[in-house]
Amino acid sequence: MDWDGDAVSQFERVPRHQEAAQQMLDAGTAYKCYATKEEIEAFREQARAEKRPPLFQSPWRDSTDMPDLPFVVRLKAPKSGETVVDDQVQGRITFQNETMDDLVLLRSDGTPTYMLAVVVDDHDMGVTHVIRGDDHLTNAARQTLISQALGWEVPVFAHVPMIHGEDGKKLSKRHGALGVEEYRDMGYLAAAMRNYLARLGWSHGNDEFFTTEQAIEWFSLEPIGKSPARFDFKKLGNLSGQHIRATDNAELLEEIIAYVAAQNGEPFTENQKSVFLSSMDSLKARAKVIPELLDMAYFFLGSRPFVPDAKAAQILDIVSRGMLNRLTSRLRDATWSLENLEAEIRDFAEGEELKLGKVAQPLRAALTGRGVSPSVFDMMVTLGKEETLARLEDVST
RNA sequence: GGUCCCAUCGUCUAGUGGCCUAGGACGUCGGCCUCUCACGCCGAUAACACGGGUUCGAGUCCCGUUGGGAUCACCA
Repeated sequence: MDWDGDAVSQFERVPRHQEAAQQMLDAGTAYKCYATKEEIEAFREQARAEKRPPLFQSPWRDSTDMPDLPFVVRLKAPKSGETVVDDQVQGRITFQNETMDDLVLLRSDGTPTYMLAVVVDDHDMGVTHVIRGDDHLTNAARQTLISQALGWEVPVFAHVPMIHGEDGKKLSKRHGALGVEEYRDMGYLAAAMRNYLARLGWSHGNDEFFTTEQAIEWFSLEPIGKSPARFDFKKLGNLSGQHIRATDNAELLEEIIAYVAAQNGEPFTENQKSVFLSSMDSLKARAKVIPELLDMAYFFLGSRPFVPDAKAAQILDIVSRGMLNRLTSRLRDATWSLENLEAEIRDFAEGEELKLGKVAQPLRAALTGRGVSPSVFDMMVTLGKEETLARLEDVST
């Protein structure tokens, strides 16, 4: 994420917030309230019992008494009329002022509340547009009131819908809400993440796949929808795969290196890096996330002996091993090029009266110890003659 | 519960009164390709929540119902 200017610490601006509160006190748009928490609680209890809205009505609102007691500073909000939030996403939203209470601006210990602090900070920083989740929609009305009490221009608001979990329930710590670093740890490309998230609730016609540059160029508030979207890992995965395929090899290798470093993995040797680069094309098509890329790279990242997994062991039966032995001796004299190896093995299969797959699968199992991998011909070229033959000999015994 | 907001395929969405027999993408299901897994390609599946209006004409406008969501602190 990029931003302009320096980060501002809200905590360090407490004196400025207090100054703003004093300004409102002087202007008569705020007042000192000496009510205790108990009194407020009692008021609310009674209001609830009488089925009135439990909005606290402070008896100190119009009082001129100034007892020597702890107090909070409250906004003297208008009791009638309405407050309009002209939201760029949600439209024109009207709140009746009688439904809003006199919110606390300064706590009894003199510290500012969030509501006051954001208004003052945004104003001082020259913030023109406030774009945030629609859980802040009602806060927009309150902040509008504070801005007006201070005599300041109200910023442009835009409240974008929230994102729900795959089951449609709201996201929470306990329920699927993950920080961006967790998606990074799962190996999704950042560009894919931006693409996917941008597409959630926002659209640019039928464009599904786009770069960050395109997103920046195309973005505007107007096409943002108003209803919450569900998070869909399947689609994220598909998009991530597309981004992996669209990223050039050198750049992708940098992403992989950064990923491995973040996971505290063993750094690659120079040789591994160069093999990675030359194999990248065949790796790319097979992965949606970086760990899958790493997994497919196992045939050159791992080292002998390659103990067969269950699937490979099943493929490498006694018959296959015998066949592999005959193939191995033939390969000793083979010219090591992609075209020639393919021709050589096809010819061998024909001589054995086997379909290519019947030769390629055991070969794959021998070379990688697995049932799934990139193309055997590609791997043989990448591995080179010596290593290939050594791996074949490993399984022949 | 009060206040506010929302509602098109399973999911993300296009759609701004006639171009909609509702389009795209993901998913799913078939098929092709094929040395495995993928990738790629072809095809299929599937939606305007419901009920009233307004209008010559409604997915598009209005009202209601239902269903979702947000918020109601001396938290941020």
